[in-house]
Amino acid sequence: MPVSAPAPGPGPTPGPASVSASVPAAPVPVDLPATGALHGAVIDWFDEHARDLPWRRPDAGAWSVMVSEFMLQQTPVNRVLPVHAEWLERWPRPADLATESAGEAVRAWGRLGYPRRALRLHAAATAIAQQHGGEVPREHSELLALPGIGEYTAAAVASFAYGRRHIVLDTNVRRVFARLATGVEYPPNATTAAERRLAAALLPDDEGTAARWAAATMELGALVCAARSPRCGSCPVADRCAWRLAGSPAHEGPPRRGQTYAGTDRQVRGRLLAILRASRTPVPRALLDTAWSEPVQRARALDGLLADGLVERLPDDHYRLPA
DNA sequence: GATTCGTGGGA
DNA sequence: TTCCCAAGAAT
Repeated sequence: MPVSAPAPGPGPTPGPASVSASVPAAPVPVDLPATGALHGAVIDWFDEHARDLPWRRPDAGAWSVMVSEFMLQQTPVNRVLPVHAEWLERWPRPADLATESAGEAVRAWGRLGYPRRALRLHAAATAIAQQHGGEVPREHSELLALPGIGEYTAAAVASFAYGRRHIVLDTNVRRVFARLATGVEYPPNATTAAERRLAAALLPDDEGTAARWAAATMELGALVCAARSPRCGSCPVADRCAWRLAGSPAHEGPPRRGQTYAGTDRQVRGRLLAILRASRTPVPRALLDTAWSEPVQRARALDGLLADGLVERLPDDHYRLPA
């Protein structure tokens, strides 16, 4: 039997406030059959098939989890692994990173992409050192107040690092729920109130079980319920998947436009920053000019990096990563 | 709510 | 080769 989506109309309010401050008090599922069996099937699968990732090991602290979550924002696991290991060895605690310059964080970020995340992680570490006694906060609201931490990352750190009960809605979980419960191939482009309601309704009541459920549904989305070619033959809940029971209908609506990259400011920024990462000494403007031939776009990209705080301009028209 | 923000690997 | 997209956040 497929998992039923929340039905409109009156009903009991969803779980305690510990779910998340942003879960709307809204119509609630009247009947969610066999959620206990659902939890068990997914969590049992997770116990057997979960990847052995460094930030999941018993000796991994909250800082390791937090660093991994920053790096995993839009970057695949296999590319994060080596950089995460370097960071944890070099900066075992938030206070260690906080003593470094922001530029060192950007340099050590390497080619993970979206280097503003390095800046924000450095700023978050500084805030933790100065305002949280050097300990990664346990509360969702405190995590959310840190730079670079949004709704998802706050819930992920609280859940994975501290075993707290939160809805953890990343792209994997949203896709799993879209198929399993809603019966469509892909979730909406942006997270909706209906998705939060559904996730809250499916969240196990027990705190420890909820944390396992969050990790398990995410792993299921990453390994089995993949975006392109789902491996339904290996799925522990294929027999109750609404999308599959409906005949796996193709996604309706316009295809989400891919982000063309070649020729964009982002590519130019990437080239400029690669030059700056590679140099320990300030770089003359002439060297940066080799990054891109078109002068207007090149100047715009450099201005953007300066505005973002990823680059500093020195008096003699030299440039470097921020001190 | 729509845009912007990197990079690289797999189908 | 081209296209898709990968544990989002900030504006």
